[in-house]
Amino acid sequence: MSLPHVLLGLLSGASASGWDLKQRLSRDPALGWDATLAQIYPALDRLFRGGFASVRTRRSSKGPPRREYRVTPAGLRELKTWLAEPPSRRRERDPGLARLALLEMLPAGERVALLHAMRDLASDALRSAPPGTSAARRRRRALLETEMAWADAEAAVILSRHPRASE
Amino acid sequence: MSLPHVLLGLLSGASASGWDLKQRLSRDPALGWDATLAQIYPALDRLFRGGFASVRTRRSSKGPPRREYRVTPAGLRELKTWLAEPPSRRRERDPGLARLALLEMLPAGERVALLHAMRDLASDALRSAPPGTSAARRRRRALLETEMAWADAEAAVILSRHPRASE
DNA sequence: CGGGAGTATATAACTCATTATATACTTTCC
DNA sequence: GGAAAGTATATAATGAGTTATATACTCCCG
Repeated sequence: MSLPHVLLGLLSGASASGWDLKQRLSRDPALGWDATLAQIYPALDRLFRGGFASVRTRRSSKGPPRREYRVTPAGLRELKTWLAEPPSRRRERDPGLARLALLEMLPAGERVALLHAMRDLASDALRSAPPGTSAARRRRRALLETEMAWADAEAAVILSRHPRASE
Repeated sequence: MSLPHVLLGLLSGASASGWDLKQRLSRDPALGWDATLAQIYPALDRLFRGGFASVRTRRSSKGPPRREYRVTPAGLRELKTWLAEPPSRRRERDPGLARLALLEMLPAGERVALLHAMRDLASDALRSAPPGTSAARRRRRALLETEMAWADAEAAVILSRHPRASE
C-alpha cells in the first residue's frame, strides 16, 4: 500500500493536482513508483476524506478546473511514520527475466537475441535517465549499468561456445 | 499475465504439482517470478481446461493425493510463442526505493539508517542466493552487489557531510 | 490415541492495478 | 465556427495479487 504515501510525499513539497503528480511519477522512474490516473484520483480522494490532505479547486488557464491538494499536519505525521518503517525485500517480479530463466531450454540463437533486447532496453533507459542528482537516481543508473554489463557478458559466453548462434 | 507461462515453463522439464511449483518459485528468486498457492492452483486449472496441460492424480506417501501436471503439445507451442516475445520494460515499483527518494526531506541520520537497512537486505539476499549457475542467477547476484556498493557509497557521502548523522 | 508439523489442494473475500470510456475546458489552426 | 491536441477529472469493468480460511492425509512424538 505505497501509493497514498508516495502521493503524500510528493505533495509535501508543494501542492499539486492529480495530473501534476502523474507527470512527476512517470517522468522520474527513480522515484520507485508509478501509477495511472485511474489510481491516483481515487487515492487522492481517500487522502482527502481521511484528513491527510486538503483540496482547493482552481481555474486553469489551459483546461478544466484543477483540484489542488496539499498535505495536512495529520498527513505529514502519517508520512513520517511510513518513512521510518524498516524496509523489507519485495517479491521481485520481472516478466523479461522470467522468460530468460526459462530460455535455457531453447536454442542459443534465441537466448542471444533476448539478451541483446534486454541490453538495449537497459541502454535506452539509461540514456533517458535523469543525471544522478539524488541517491535514488544514482542507484537506478548503477543498476542499469550492471544490467548492461551482465547482458553483454552472457551474450559473449554463449557466442564463444556456439559460434553460429548469432545467425 | 506471466504466471501461466512461467508455470508452463517450469512444467516443461518434468511434471509437477502445484505444491512443487510453489517450492521452486519461492526458493529461486532468480526465476523472476513468484506467486502464492492461491494463485497457482486456479492457474493450473485454467491451463488444464485450456488444453495446455494434462493432470494425473497420484497418491502421496506424505500427504493427501497430489495432482501432477505436465505440458501438452499445445502448451509447449504456447510457451515458445511467449518466450519469443520481445521484452518490454516493466513499471519498476519498489516501496523501499520510493521511501528513500522521499527521504531527502528528512534528517541525515534517518537516511543513513535506511541505507544501512537496505544494504543489509541486499547482503542477506546475496548470502542466501544460489551460486551463479545460470544467466538469471548471475544477473541477480550482480544486481545485489551493485545495490550494496551503492548503499555503502551513499551512506559514506552523507556521513562525510554530517559527521554526527550516525548517532 | 491425541496433537502437532509438514504436505497438499481449494475457495472466498478483499485489495490493488490496468484498461476502457466519458466528459469538459482551452488554445491553435484551418 | 469546427476539428484537433493538450490539459484535467472521473468512473466502470476487468484482471491480478494477497490474505484468510477450510479441509485432509501422513508421520512422529509423547
